[in-house]
Amino acid sequence: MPPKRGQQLVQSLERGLAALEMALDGSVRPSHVAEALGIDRSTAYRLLYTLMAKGYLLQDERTREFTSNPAKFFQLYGKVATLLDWPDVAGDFLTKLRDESGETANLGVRQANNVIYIAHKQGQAALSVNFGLGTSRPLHCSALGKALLAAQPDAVTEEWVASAPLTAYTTRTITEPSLLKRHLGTVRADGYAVDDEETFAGVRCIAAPIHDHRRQVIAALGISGPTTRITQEQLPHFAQTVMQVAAELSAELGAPKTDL
Amino acid sequence: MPPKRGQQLVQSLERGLAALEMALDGSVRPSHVAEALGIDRSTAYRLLYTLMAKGYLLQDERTREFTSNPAKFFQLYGKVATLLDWPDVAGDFLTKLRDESGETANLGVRQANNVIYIAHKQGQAALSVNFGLGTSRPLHCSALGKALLAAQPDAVTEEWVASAPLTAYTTRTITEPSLLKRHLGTVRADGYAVDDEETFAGVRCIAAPIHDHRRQVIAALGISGPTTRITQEQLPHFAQTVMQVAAELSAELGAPKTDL
DNA sequence: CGCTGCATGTGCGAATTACGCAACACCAGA
DNA sequence: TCTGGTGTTGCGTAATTCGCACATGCAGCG
Repeated sequence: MPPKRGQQLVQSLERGLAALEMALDGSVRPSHVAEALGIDRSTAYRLLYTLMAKGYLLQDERTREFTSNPAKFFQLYGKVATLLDWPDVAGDFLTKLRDESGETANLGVRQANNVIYIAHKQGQAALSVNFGLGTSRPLHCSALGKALLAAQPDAVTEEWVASAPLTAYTTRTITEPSLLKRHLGTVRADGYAVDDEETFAGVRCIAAPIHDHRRQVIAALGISGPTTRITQEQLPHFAQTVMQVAAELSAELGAPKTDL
Repeated sequence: MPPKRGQQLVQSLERGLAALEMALDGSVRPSHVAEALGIDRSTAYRLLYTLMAKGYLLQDERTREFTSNPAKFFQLYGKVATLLDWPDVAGDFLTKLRDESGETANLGVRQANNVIYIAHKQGQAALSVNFGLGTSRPLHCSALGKALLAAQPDAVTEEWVASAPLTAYTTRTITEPSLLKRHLGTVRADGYAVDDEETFAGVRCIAAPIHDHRRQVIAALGISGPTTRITQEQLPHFAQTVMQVAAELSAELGAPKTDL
């Protein structure tokens, strides 16, 4: 193994980013950040002040609290979104999937140990699932996440399963590494993943991977709905629909055809 | 150079954020960042590496280039957006404004010397204006920007007008501080702002401020269209529509009623 | 094929930079 | 008024970061 790569993290930048992310979860004050990061109040203040000077945070004149500056983040996101405008590219496919299934259609990508919902079309039924855009769910208990996990090489999956925190969210969440590994094997064989009330009781999700022109899995597409409509009997039928639309989206992105 | 004591800014964090923003405009390499920021390549590399370790950037395995990680920024934006979901809150009003005017409706907030477009509904005519979401325009030559500027106290406006760079984009852009100051006075008196081909030739925009429950101006709402449809004669009529919908949106946000 | 030019990535010593301490101003509540 | 807490700033120190130098890899070319 070549010499260790990555012992060269810049501490101030690390701490600054940590402070920034704290501020995104709500307003923060220097004393809070200092305690959370184990640093001095003055250091925390200077980090927050720098973030404010650069436009990432705002400071309330009266309470002195630092809060995130939504406009800045919209600007940042606007820049990266133009590079690959998922909502635009996938919008028609999400709509089609929603209309054919009658349920909320989601598109997500992986970010560390989570899947991030980057586009969706909400179902029109009175009772339909609504994940907020930009929110995240753990990989191991969401259909999108499992579809993404199953696409990896075996060795990577094995290592991840062994080291990831498999938190339980419902009684059905798979928390046993060996079980999850076998489960992901069947996901790969089937071509689709199911979240059977593993994140929220009463909600089933089905997802399939999206490939790009190099056959890399770059996202996952799926539907979410109440167990009363996505029943065990109809699950294979829904899965066919999901895989069909996923294949069409992959094709739109230039993926080579694969046999189902 | 002797150590600067006057600055409260954390240099490493400043540089790191600068490197991050460079990466948002396209893929960057250490040598590129080093040259732009006037620092050593190794320093630039460590900043980029730290940003990658924290999930903000990705590095291409082959080309070694650093690029932004869209998923991360979607996640960050998702967190701040939930605080006040503009597209959701304003969506209906934008649609109404678009339908009543027939032109593209925009919603923007201030970010430093720019206005950021955070929501819009594009007009359905064959020729209609399309500002990308998340893009920015200077305050002094956009209708949204002038509506935001005019809402400030006189002293703040005066200082800003004197110090801001009033870049000309067309021959009609107001670049003279004293003229702009007087112009903003009429904007405040009228209750709406007009961009009369000051940013793009052939495009007129009309905007009005949005107030929150504390009567603070937090955003601006407006329309943009070709001068062939938004004519000088019809301008007051369009302005009435814009102000009407802006007042409705303000009311939705809990603003106290004001007489037009 | 070796040479050259240019890039990324890393070890290391010097010293700039950021850190923590301490102090001050301010506020809220007792 | 006093007390405990917070935000904010000055300052000396030492830890952190920086830039230099070098190893390594790659692409073009004579």
